Amino acid sequence: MAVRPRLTTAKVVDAALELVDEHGVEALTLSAVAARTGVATPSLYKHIASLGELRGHVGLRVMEEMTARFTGAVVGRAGDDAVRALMYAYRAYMQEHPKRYLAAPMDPLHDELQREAGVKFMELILATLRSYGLEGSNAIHATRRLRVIAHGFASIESSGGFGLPEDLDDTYDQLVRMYLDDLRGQS
Amino acid sequence: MAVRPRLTTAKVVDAALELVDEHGVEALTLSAVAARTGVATPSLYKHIASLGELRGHVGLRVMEEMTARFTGAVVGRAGDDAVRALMYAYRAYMQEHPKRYLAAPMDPLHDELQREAGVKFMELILATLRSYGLEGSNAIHATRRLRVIAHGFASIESSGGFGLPEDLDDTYDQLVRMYLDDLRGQS
DNA sequence: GTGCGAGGCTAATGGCATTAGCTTTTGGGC
DNA sequence: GCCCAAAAGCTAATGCCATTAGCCTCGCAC
Repeated sequence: MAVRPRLTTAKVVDAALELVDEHGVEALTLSAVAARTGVATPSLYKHIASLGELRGHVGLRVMEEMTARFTGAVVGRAGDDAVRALMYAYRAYMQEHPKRYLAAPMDPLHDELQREAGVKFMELILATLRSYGLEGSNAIHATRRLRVIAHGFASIESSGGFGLPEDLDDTYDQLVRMYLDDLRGQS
Repeated sequence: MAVRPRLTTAKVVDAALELVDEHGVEALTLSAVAARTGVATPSLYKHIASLGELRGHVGLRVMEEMTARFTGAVVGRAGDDAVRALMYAYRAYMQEHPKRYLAAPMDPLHDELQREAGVKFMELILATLRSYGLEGSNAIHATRRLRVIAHGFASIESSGGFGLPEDLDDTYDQLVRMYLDDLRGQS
């Protein structure tokens, strides 16, 4: 057996995610991670290459976590039912981890480390839309529209950007309905 | 007359915006601003209270700039025409200043400095939707839906988040059409 | 039991924001 | 034209952070 390390990359990322959840992405600092894992700051470099790489790992985790949760929400459903499940699961994830959500990478396809997870995420949305029988580019545009709505809403809500008292559930319901009406080709 | 300073808060913010445009928000650093304005770093504190406050000023500028541009795009128009003008102006602003766009505050209403500009921005959207005769909360929800779409798309595009080759103009056209169809269908 | 490599440590460097306290400049009052 | 108060600049110092270099140690493989 190999030497059992007290610390592993996975544990470092765990600590990083806790910090992000508690104090936001801007508080993700190597010295804070070191303090939390009970190690001196430079020791972290045995498990990660840099702060930037750690951020990449954190983003990857968030993306994988979202894909897993949304997959669970969507399986066994089709059509509007599946789309609704996906979109409400998206918002629910953001509400459970508002700060963590903001650590999700916006452009996973351009990052070597995150690319695979990004593709899986996209394929999940594409699969969710399968029963609408969209062809080629139309399917891509439909996934983009969904992402724009889900991410647009989530990023504003998680930043506390909706300043007025009107019910956010209502706004999101309207957005989901709008997206579905559009998908069905209503006008 | 008061003493004429070589530097003013406005000039400091100008330099900060240039830095943001060139290298992104994360490159907005007091020493970089000092270098650009030809001054020692601590001298900046005669014009701003802290890096955080400077970020606030930058966000305020962006918000004011957007409101001014969008106002120009919308005046003299009504109904779908006005909404289209607003939404296309929104994307055009982001395309001209992709990095600067990301410095726009997500929650201006919660910031003392930015509150007034945030209210004006919101009132512009409300005014743009005036001719649809939306009442009370319905008007708020409609502005939120518009913001979700415009900001969702802009934030993803400005981050290079659309990884596939499909035409982004098409996607945005579809989103605008979807929003308008939904607006008309309401009542 | 020895050796070696993984994983920990301390020390040092350099960038950054921020504060304290000094100096210089400038425009208005005389 | 001269003086001065305050505005606006400066240098020095502090403390936090990431990162690098180089050393120590311990446990498994042999």
